[in-house]
Amino acid sequence: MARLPVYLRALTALQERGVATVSSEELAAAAGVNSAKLRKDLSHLGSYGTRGVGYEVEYLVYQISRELGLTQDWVVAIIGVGNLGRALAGYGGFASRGFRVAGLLDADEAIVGQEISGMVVEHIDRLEDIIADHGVSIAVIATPAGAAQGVCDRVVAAGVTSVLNFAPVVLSVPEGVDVRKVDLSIELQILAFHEQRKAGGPDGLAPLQEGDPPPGTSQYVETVEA
Amino acid sequence: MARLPVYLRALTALQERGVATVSSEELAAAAGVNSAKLRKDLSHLGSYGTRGVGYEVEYLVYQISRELGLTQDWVVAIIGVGNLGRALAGYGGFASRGFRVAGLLDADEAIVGQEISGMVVEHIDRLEDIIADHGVSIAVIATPAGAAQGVCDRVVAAGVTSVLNFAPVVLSVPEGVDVRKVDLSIELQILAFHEQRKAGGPDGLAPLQEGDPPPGTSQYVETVEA
DNA sequence: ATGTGTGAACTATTTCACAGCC
DNA sequence: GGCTGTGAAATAGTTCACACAT
Repeated sequence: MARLPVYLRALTALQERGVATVSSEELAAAAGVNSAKLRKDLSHLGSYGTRGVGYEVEYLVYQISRELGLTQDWVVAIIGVGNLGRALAGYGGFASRGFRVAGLLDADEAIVGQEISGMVVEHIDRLEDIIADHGVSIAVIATPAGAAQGVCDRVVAAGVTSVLNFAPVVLSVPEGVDVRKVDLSIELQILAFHEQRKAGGPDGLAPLQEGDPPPGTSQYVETVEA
Repeated sequence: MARLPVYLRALTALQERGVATVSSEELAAAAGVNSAKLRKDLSHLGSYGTRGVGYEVEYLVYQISRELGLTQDWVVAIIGVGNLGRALAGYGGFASRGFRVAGLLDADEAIVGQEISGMVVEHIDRLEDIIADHGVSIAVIATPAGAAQGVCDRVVAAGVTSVLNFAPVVLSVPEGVDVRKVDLSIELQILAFHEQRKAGGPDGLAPLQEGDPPPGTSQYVETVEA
């Protein structure tokens, strides 16, 4: 149910505009999905609509929040305080949805001790302490690619079972641990792919030529900073 | 084909380690997918493997890059230079994959003129000029939610047909324009959902109670800063 | 022997279309 | 009359399993 957060966002926007009731058609349009899909999704949570009328916005917001577990607070730690870690630390959308940042951690001595968004950056050595003391249940990894697996192993060993990974690597974790991955450059690559298709007409690429040359060296060298 | 960038990443990592050849099994493991799926995906690009041997890393890197359109340069503009815009401007993974940042733009006079990652922030008024002058084909929107649709309309009017949106809104665009959306808080919400399921046993939530109270006011108020 | 490429089986997801309730 | 909830149909995506090339 990866679409529930999108519905929730659309609903809170309606709520702010003082709308009391929506039809599946309207809400689906706001969320950018098909209305039948929306109804099926919502029907999985229970029968919260009224036939002939629609859904009561307030009530649906509450039910989806409950389903998503947003009626309780989740404690997160952000590991890696580069540009991205800073952006995450200052991101208002976390606090407002019940996500509390318990700590910012980094290995770089020059960054440790700095104050970012009202929090003092801690040394990565304190990782296990912070997880235990604050009851961290979600770790956000925003380190360089090379450090990510090591950090991941440590947070998992310390009992964290949900990881949001911004480093451009596939993390391996034991059974029972959830990892979600956000990769900024992958999103751009997907856009480039579609853009190319448009430019090249309906068929896109030229078909593979027999003598298509394998390049001597690749220009696609990895630079890894999440 | 949203998985091609992941394969490409795994392949370049192998390439750096000097590996000349991979089997579908090995590459699938590195990319975190099933090997049959990987073979099927690759077979869509053409027959680039050798039976009994595997895939030549160098050659496959080239073919996937070509398919994704990474053998040409793409010009991007980043609109909104808050924390996230800064992180994106400094993100090394763009330049290394053929994405060239042509401009950083913001509406805030206090930010305009600042130098970020070697670029001077331009005023949003210059948006159309910059798009035309540099041939921008991808716009990255990292503005607050309220400004996103307006910015989107302007870039589309200026001829951009691919948008990467970090603002927490569903953008509406004309036919033929691609939008991809990255929403940091949605990823966390999905993790929270799974985390809750683990904690609550296989059945997760308590079943809906008859007298389940609709809340008087919602605590889920939108704060919008992408 | 080994490992790709792929038809066929299976599973999941999306959409249709309409009965049933307001 | 209008709109939800949902079986059934259609579509998409995944995995199996093996023929066939090297």
